[in-house]
Amino acid sequence: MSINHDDVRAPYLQLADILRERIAKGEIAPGKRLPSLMDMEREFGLNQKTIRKSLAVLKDEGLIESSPGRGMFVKAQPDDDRAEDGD
Amino acid sequence: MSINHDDVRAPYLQLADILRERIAKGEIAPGKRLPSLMDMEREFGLNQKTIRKSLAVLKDEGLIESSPGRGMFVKAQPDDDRAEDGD
DNA sequence: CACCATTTGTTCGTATGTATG
DNA sequence: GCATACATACGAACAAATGGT
Repeated sequence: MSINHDDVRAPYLQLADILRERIAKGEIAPGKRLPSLMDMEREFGLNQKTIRKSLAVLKDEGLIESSPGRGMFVKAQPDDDRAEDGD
Repeated sequence: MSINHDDVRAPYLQLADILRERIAKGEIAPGKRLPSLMDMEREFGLNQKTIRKSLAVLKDEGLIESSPGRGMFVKAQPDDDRAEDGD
């Protein structure tokens, strides 16, 4: 998956989409850390600001949470029916 | 109990949690000495500074007190219901 | 007294990561 | 992309207090 700059959709929305899908698929499981901003800069060829904008969307959706100095983490989803009571 | 570096919670908060629980359970009774910084370094695999930060939290909460050259001690808790005022 | 081992206290630096401009 | 600020974690060194010999 990558960003298409010719797409109608803004890059930050495309990225939000990509990440949302990875989370939905469990590729990044709840409680796990997302790649760092620098990593995503490299991976998607986007500006840090653009990436932060994407993350803001996901944060707003309650999908992820940030832990200053540690990273961005996938929150346990309410409609996630695996391991509700622990692992 | 151990520290999970992939957790959203910062290690120093995890450690503070662990120690708080040990104290609450009476595993480290009031007046007793906590393990030394070096001991905790070994036990939890954390840097001495990180451990100090945890202890600073507990000190701030009034759970423990430090005695330079001697160690860290569990303070008698105000809400400790033994012989508070046994008439 | 001096010496040493142990333990806490303090300060310097380095690296990573988030937040903001 | 960069600069700044802040939070977190690790490393190393030195100081000061304590206790035992």
